[in-house]
Amino acid sequence: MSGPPPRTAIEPTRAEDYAEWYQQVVRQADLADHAPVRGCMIIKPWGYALWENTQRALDGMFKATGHRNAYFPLFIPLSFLEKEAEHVEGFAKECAVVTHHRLVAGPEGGLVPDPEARLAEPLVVRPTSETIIGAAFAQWVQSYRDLPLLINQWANVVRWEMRTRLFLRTAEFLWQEGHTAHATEAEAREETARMLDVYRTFAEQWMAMPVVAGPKTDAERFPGAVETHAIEAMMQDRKALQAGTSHFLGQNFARASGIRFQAADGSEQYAWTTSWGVSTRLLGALVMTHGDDDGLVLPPRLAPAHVAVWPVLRDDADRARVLEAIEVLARALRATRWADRTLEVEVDLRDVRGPDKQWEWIRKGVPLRIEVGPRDLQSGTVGVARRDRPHRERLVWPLHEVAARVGEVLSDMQTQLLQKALAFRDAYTVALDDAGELEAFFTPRDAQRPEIHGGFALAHWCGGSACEQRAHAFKASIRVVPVHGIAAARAAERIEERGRCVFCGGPSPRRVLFAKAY
RNA sequence: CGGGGCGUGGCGCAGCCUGGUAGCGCGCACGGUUCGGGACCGUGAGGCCGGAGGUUCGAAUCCUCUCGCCCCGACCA
Repeated sequence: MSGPPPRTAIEPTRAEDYAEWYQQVVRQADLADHAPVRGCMIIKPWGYALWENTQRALDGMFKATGHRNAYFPLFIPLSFLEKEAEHVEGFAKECAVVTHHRLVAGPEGGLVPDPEARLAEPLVVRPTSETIIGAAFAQWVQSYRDLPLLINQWANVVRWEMRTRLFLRTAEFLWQEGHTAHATEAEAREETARMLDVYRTFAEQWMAMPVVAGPKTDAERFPGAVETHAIEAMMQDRKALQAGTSHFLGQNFARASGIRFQAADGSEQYAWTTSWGVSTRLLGALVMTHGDDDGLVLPPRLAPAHVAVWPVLRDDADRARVLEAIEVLARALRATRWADRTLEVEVDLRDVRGPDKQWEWIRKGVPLRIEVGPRDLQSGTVGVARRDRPHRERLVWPLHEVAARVGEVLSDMQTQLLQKALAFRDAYTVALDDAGELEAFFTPRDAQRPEIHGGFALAHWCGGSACEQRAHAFKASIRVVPVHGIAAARAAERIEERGRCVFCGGPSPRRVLFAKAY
């Protein structure tokens, strides 16, 4: 056992340079490109198909929980944003603002905004829509009989971020934002929890991505919210990624927007509202949860195509027979249902060498690869390659049984990916009992070129913001006060035990989750 | 927004210090040999050297400004 390490399709590898590996996977899997505009991206068909599948799954879950889609304007009057004090403060620093409605020839050529066409009130390109949807809700809601109001919109938003990364943090991104109004606090809190649970289910069942779900600390709250809940996932560099949020907004936005209703007893009351969202950031999470040194690895339920098939053609004599066999195979696969959908098949007939096709589909993460050549027709069998197995490994199946067998394998892959990600997270989740241990856990050996280190640390915290801040010294923060999803970790049983704050020694009712975060 | 790095054919890079109008590998096109495999040989296409000013007889190379990307930090629903 010696010699050079096997060549990988992605260079550098995760261990060599995780950040660069991520960039390379996004590009080589053909998910997205940088756009000519700073911080913006072009989502390419393979990446956009992932988003469409995400939308389809989530949209179904939103509908199933009683929500309806609507669409609100991209532009928000500046005065709307000013209505909720904390909200303004949270978003003012990163707003794109529209001030003119016409261009004219400039003094030195080109076009400039026409000074005569300045808007009376500047419009903000929505960073989120609480305020403008709140204004609509105020009109829609009169009586308790109008509640609950359960609305979702699929939209783009703009946040002028200082530092951007494809999918993870872009200036413009795609998302869904749910906005609901309720007659009682309890109902709104229930909604907040319900939608967080929808996100958790989606992450686990569709993305095969284990998440920890629970409330954020005050410091990490959405501007204007009473309480923010989130799902957090561990990426392969062991950092936490916030993958979805659900906010209990109390009556803050109802007061700001005047969402009032007459209750059954005749009294006038402010509604209780919530908002919740996930974005194209999920695709970044997908890359960093399952990707390997050969590129993307897609969970079958979200994959734009479940199977890639291509012919091995040696001479013209075989050609017609092989292509015919592929045609038959593809037809059978496309008639097969799996996970509530018919299978998507990419038949790759491009005039490209077999190995090149193979590696392209590996990089793109397609779950199953099948090559069909003359020899297969002779034997009546084909080799089926799983993306989650070494690239030379093959399942050998009778050709006519492929369609009948793929479902089982796809289901197995879906399960295995979740199990593998869960095992990874558990392996790097620890319970720690003093500040020194915590700091050591989050400190790389090589400060110059930090290796992959750290993970999730469950530690006691008194609840004070000063102590919370102490973790910032070694770049960790409290991600979530765990409620759900960490049950499998060896350290899990220690979450609910009482203890002493690792920083000040004050009493702590339970452990919280510390991690470095995206 | 502060510190650092980088922008040269589709991708990865060399050339820049010591100015003289562009080179390598991969990819691409064509021909041939191979052929269940990340092949090989030959021929060829493709670059206003991120952009704008400036210095100079002459700028990818020097100076100024600007745009973008990456890393670290601050910030981040």
